[in-house]
Amino acid sequence: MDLKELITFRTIIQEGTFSKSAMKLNYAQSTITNQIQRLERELGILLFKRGWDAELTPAGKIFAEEVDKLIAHWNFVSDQAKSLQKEEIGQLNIGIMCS
Amino acid sequence: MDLKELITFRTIIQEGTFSKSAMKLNYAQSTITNQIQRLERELGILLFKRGWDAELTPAGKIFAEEVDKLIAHWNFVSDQAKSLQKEEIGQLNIGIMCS
DNA sequence: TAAAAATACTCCATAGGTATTTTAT
DNA sequence: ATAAAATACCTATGGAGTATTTTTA
Repeated sequence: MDLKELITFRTIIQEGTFSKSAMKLNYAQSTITNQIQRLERELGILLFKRGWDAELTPAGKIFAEEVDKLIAHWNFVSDQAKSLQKEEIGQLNIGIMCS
Repeated sequence: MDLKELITFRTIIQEGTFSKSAMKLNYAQSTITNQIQRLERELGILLFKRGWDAELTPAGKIFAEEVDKLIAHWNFVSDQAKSLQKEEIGQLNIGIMCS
């Protein structure tokens, strides 16, 4: 269950097709198919009705509404931890300067 | 950036040591070390001061406070998608029963 | 010195790529 | 007929394990 699969899912919705999403994310087209099939297997749900354009299933729509928030939440958490790390480094540097 | 690394991180905090977390999650001890080192590398931060008990760094503490919410959020999203799928299957079954 | 984490390997699963076929418009 | 997705197959990366060494209380 990986963050990058969620990002791929979101990119497909933004771009409209698996292929365009592959271009955007610098993946092969089959890799997108793999990632979505993996995600569908992990979740146990079907996300897209397959066709020329990638149309969401009802379950896919629900998932899509939430996935943006989930990615944002994830980024928030990692950013917050990183920024605290930076503060510590800053404090350490000042300590060295004053010694 | 994987959900299972977050679960391992949380389990270490609950259990107190890497080794106990390994027992709980049915991993080898070195696998826990690997997962945490991987997570630290991905985040670019140090999570634990290593010792007999796994003590959190300041950055690790911040991360810990948020990680519970993130896991809960993840579960909420996947559960919601799954439950909708079930409703659809339910409706489909009724359809079959009536035909 | 003893309990825990890190390291050094080994192995295998799987993520990702290429080429092709199948599907839907 | 054609654009897109799925499939079959292959490769390589890296996740997980075993055995050992290094830490630290």
